[in-house]
Amino acid sequence: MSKKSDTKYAILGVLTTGCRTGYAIKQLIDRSLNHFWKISYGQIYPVLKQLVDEGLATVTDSSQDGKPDKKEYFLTEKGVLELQTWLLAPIKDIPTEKNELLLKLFFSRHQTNDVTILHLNDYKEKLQERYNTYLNIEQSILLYSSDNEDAKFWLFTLDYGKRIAKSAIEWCNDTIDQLKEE
Amino acid sequence: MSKKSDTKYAILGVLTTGCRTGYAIKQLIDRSLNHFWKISYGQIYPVLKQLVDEGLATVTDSSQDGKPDKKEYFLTEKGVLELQTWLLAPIKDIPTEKNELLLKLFFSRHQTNDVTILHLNDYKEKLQERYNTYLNIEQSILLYSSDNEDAKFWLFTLDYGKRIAKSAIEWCNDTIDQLKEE
DNA sequence: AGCGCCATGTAACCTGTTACATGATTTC
DNA sequence: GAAATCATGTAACAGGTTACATGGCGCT
Repeated sequence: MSKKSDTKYAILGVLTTGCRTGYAIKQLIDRSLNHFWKISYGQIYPVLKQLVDEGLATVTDSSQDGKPDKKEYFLTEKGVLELQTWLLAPIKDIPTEKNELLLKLFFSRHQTNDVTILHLNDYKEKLQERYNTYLNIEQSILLYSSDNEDAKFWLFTLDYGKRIAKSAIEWCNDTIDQLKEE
Repeated sequence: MSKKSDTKYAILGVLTTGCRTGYAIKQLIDRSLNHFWKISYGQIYPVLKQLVDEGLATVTDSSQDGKPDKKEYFLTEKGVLELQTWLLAPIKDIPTEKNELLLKLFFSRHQTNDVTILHLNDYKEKLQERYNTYLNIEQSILLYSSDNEDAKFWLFTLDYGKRIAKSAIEWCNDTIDQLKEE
């Protein structure tokens, strides 16, 4: 089993949601998968080309309708099959995120508690922002896409994000309290 | 502000804990920082060389005491200062982990619920394993290092790991329940 | 004799980011 | 006419992993 990246499958999946152009793919991922997946144009365009080469997608080059150049991609049957094969495959290891805050905290005896508390507050604020973003995405899915077959699963991933963020915020509060007690 | 990696500071920090060799650094990171930091020899040895070049550490090449070649690294004053400067600097953005399970879940309308539930169970088991690992590390810190000045901060990072894992396990259970209701 | 652990190191490779180049259309 | 948005693409770079090469010590 090769250790290939899942970026290809992320794009394959997004192509089933109605996104057709590289630009639209980037937008959807930034807006809806942002809490567990990131991507750059430097990856998207080469992968799209590769998908066509492998017969997983077709492309229509439409520079006709007065608008700027635009390439629209469509999954082939083989492409859908490839996506389903990947969905069936067992997940590899759970990811280990590199966390700068925890790294600093680990070595914080070399720093005053004041500074450590500042970092924790900073982190907490960022988590709260993220939490609010999740709430906003959740609302827009419930308002505009509740009829969408995908919606249920999108809400599951959002729920994950919300819960993790909430726990992390609580941990920040408790850790700050413990540092202040001294 | 450059977007340099924090790997250098991870190593700088570990050198304050009594680890002296590249091998020992790898071991400590694998055993104690594993839930938020990973590293390979391919990074460690070049960085150690770089630290000496920058005057942040000194090295003693001890092939004398019957044992195999061994290089021991010691932080210089400049090295400690560099670590403290980094500890003082505000944290950059919170990390976004790439999560294969969530990616699959996001596109799971193309798959049967049975398979999705299998993946969620698989993930849950991995999280439980990880949780138990945290408990073991916690016990060994409490038993052998509770007098260590670092211990307090190490336990904070473990607490973070435990809480996140616990929330994620609960989310798995709830999501599985919702999928089974149908 | 073989295995596991201690110990160092590098080269090839993969993945992904950033910066840059280009240009049309829409909105203010 | 300026700015934002839509749209495609690449080259250079940074970061990190993997596989490989090397070798001694201690135990069974």
